[in-house]
Amino acid sequence: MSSKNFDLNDFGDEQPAPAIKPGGLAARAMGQQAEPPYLKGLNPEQRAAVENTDGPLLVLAGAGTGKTRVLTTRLAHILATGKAWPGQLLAVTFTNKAAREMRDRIGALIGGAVEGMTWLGTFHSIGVKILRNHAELAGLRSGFAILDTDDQIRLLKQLLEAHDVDEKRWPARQLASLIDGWKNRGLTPERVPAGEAASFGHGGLGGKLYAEYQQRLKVVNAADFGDLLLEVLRIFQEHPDVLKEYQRRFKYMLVDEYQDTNVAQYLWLRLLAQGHRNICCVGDDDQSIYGWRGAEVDNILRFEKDFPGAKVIRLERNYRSTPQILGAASGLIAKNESRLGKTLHTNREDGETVTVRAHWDGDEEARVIGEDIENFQRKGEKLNDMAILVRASFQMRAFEDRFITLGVPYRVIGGPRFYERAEVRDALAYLKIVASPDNDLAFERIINTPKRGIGDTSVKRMHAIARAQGISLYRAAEAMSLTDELPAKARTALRKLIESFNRWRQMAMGIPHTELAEIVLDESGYTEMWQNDKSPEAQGRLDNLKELVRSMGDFENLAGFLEHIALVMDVEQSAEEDKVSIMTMHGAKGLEFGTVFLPGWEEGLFPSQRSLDEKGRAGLEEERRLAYVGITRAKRRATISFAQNRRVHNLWQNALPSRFIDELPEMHVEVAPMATSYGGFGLGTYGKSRFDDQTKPFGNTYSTPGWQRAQQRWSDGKATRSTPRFIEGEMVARDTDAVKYAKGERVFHEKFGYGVISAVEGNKLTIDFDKAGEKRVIDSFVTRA
DNA sequence: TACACATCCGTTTTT
DNA sequence: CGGATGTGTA
Repeated sequence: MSSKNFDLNDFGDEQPAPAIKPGGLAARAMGQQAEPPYLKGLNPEQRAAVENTDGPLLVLAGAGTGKTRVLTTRLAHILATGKAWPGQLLAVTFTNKAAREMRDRIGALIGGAVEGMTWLGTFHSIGVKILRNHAELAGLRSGFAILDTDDQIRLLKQLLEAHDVDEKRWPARQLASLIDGWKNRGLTPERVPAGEAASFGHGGLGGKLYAEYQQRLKVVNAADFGDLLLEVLRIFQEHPDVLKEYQRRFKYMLVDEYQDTNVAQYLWLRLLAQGHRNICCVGDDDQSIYGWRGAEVDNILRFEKDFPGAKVIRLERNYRSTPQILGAASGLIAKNESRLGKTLHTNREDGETVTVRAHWDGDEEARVIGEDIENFQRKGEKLNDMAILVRASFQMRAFEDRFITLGVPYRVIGGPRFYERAEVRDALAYLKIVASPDNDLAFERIINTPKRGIGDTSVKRMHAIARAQGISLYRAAEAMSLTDELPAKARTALRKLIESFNRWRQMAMGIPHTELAEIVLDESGYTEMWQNDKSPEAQGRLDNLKELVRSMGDFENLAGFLEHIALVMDVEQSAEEDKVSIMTMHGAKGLEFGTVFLPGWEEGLFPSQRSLDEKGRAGLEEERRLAYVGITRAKRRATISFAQNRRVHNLWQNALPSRFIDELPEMHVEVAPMATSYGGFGLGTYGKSRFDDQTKPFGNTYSTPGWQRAQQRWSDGKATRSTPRFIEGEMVARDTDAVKYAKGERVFHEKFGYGVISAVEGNKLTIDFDKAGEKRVIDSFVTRA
């Protein structure tokens, strides 16, 4: 334990802590009257959740009820009253982002003492920490590698190949999710029910492959994400002495997003909580939206049975949304049967009703939302405070396209993640081998990247040697680079590679790790490979490599950096510029925006057909919770919309409005007329129509001749896109002093790649892209090629 | 080995 | 349609 803990123990006597009045703390600890300042402003329920520190406690925190505040204040309170030192608190979150936020906020409350909170983190980061301390009990050595999903799949592919399993019929991905599922449920290979073990490949290999996979992991000294929980759980179960040690250590436990815990996590917590029994779980059964990846809502529904004598506190005062938004969301979620039941209320009285809007098709939906956004922006609202929340990521494109045309800055949250990009993973593989040569998966990844003439056959031979002699692939390669088992070309290349690694490893001692990274990327020919690549992404990849090296600078050494990225696959996005957010409803959990758009509420899309097919009523309820999460993200304004026609896989489909729309309580909802129908438009929510000069020759019923004609044409698949003419005068003037482009110039666009300008109108360019075809974009989105 | 062509498939996602 | 992945050919 660090000396920080002792500092904290002292505080209250003489050393003032930054945010908390030491006198108050001391007084509190001694049971006197003075009120610690951090309790100010909490409502009675919140306060109870903070002050009920001992014994099991479940806090049911509805959306927008100040959950994070309660969580952080509670931890601060435990520390401030001297009940525990920072190192004796276990605080678990699901995401790194949540962990970071909690750490920051506690830091703001109690100052430097957070430094001592070594056990605040995600389930996985805490799992690694424990597993590194007891690796040998799990058949690993302490420097074990952590595999990400990609590595996992590659390992499984090798196994499948060895068993002659047809990867077409039985994809490695599917096996991976099967195994993940078992791990989520806390099942080691021996414990997988026989019926399920027989569920994969010819002759029911599932269980067998799982067992072999686990063995392989030990051989290559690696753990996958599931193991970070499962192996720790196994250690706890099989080594009571170790379990006791942690039970003693963790005097107070706090779990965020309890509704998202899976069985393994639940068992893990329950074992630990048998020590001091001071476990506080915070969650909201109505926001459980991760059932499809193993979360068990049951954990939260069963809490009082699992922890006899548990207190339950409900936080039902909402500080986020208007009564209308809250009413709409509550009315909807009330249709769910399996829930603990909460009634959110607010003291606010102002607010617009939730708008429901019908659109002719998806393009119109995107167009109208784009216009709304421009209008709000003109009124002075920040784009950062607006979001479009979709059910599935393919829906994002329509909005991106539209915003590119309009020149509305946007950010997509949940795209391909930084550390998952191929070039970043390649670069990391090089560095990992410098740090630990025996990382077979990393070595295999780059042995022929860039191409150096070491083909599959050579690699297979190395594998054979490695296996036969029980050594790592790298060692086998090292040996073979000196014999004549390989063709001359491959052997020379291999020798050169091995020599390079030896050289780099020598250097690693003497130079900063960022410099080492640059040298490795340079000398390995990896950077050059991308420099010679002429695809539109190449430049971006080179930029990513630069960014990677830069981000390494934030860490003291290579090992620290590698450990960090193994667990944190994402890199934080800057929120500096003012941009509209486009993300999935899943990705939006825990966030809030002034204005929220919820497009695509159509049967089959939302609720998603697949959810319904696979999970039936439970699936529907989870979708409904997702809808609830979506609506409750909004502070002041929520607009739900659906399109009557949608192009799915390039086929036009006639869509029905989502059943969730019917379930919204009428009193909180206003149905806006179709923007394109005759009459009545413009009276919806915000002022005058912007579409006077373009209407469609049919109303919003399903039976007009126009509708039927249009439908007929669309089903024939030769419909013209219903994109309206752009209304010049309404364009927001932007980038007036931007660089001017001329017809015929070759330009680069970060989304569409390279293209040639075919027309210029003011700041709007029409560009014929090599890959993406013809698009209209604003010139500021483009650079000269 | 590299590129062209074919084929398949189309939720949600964290660690 | 479009991307990801795989097969086939030069």
